[in-house]
Amino acid sequence: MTSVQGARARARIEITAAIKDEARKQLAAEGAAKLSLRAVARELGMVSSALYRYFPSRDDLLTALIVDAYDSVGAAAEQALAATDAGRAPDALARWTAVCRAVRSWAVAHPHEYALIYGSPVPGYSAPQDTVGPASRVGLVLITIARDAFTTDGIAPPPLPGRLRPEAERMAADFAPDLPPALVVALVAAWSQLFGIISFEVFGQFNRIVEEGEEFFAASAARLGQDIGLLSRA
Amino acid sequence: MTSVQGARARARIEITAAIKDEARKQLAAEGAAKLSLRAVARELGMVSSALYRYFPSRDDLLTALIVDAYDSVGAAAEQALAATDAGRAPDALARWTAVCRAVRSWAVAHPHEYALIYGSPVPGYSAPQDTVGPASRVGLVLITIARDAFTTDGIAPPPLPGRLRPEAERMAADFAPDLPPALVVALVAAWSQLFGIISFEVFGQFNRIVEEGEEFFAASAARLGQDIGLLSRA
DNA sequence: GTCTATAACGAGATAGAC
DNA sequence: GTCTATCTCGTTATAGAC
Repeated sequence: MTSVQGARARARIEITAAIKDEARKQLAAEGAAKLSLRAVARELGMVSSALYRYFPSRDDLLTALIVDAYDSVGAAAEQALAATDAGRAPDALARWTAVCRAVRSWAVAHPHEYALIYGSPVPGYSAPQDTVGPASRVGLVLITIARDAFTTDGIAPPPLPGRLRPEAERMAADFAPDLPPALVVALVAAWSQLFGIISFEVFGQFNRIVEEGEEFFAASAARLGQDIGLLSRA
Repeated sequence: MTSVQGARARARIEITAAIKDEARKQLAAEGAAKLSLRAVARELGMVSSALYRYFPSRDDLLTALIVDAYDSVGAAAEQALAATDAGRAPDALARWTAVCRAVRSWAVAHPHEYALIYGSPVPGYSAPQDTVGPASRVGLVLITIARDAFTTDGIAPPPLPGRLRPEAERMAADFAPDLPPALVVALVAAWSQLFGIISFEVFGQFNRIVEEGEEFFAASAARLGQDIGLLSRA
């Protein structure tokens, strides 16, 4: 009985994975807007209605791909931090740049999944609540690095313009009450700027402009880290 | 005869504009990937084959929309600079932030056209050479501001990592031989980071995180300007 | 209960004959 | 330019295999 259930569950997991793999192929070929359940089913030798046992609608399949992508890049960021920490206690700037480079490497290696989560929104699709957790994993890693640097080194955040103080205090209260509002604002800005560099590279805006993408990115990411106050070995 | 030709030419211009307007509506509703000549024709009460007199292919229509979008945001940037200079000679940082804010305002007001040029690439479409000129207008405005600040104030660019020197010299030689390579690299980085903040706002990544988008952006853009060495009134 | 297959719907795209 | 026949799509209802 358990073995039957186990076999069924295994089959279900395998088929679910096969559907997502095929959907990812189509993502690369046609884009998220044209992702088609029927085409996925056809390619898998199934009939379209059978897919509804696994994904109740096309949008749910899209959501699964989005969650997978966020989890994939989030795991890459978390692993990069863990790997950096695995040696001896590295300085804050080294942790920051290691994570940034891991995110860029993931993006370059998975451009279509990157476009799915950090590119133009898919018309007619609105992300459900399920995506919020996975979507915040990279940001949480960056917050962790800043928090550690603040509590151990007492890093000084950049100055905060007066007009932005209410917004800064709200942001800090919302998701990092233990950090100075100025640091939270700087962190959010650095976070978005980081993905600006990555998007320009992945989406081709750097064509004929930046050729050594990895070197250029590493230097820019290090500057971003310094700008929020992260220190290298004193 | 000239009047007939004039009328014909006028009609052609009007119809071309109507086609592009309708195509922009579809861009908003369905996204660039699903832009369809037939749907545009139907909405205009024309037959699809008639559209080919104005745009030889779907990709050519797409190219026209892309060129228009680049020209639109480029003109916004240029006008913002001219308007800032129209008063008394403003400082470099004021010129920079004025242009940045104009670009953001344009993006927020035209999210779908913004997505067309700065979002995920359209699958199967590759931009022809015609887009290169319009695409560089915003960048040229930023270069102008940096050049003026360098020649009049002699601003000091941020340090350049040694590994990046060959790339920096190539970049400077390519499109700003009169500027220090370190400044060119910093400028390109700031340029991409600028659009990182804008993309996060326009594409919804700031949902539930940044609420005062304009204030947040203005402060971040000012910091970007300072980071490349721009000075406010001494 | 879990799954797949058949058939159908309404909407839209596409190709070609005229 | 028009019309028509034939595709695709997402989705549902239904029936039967395991």
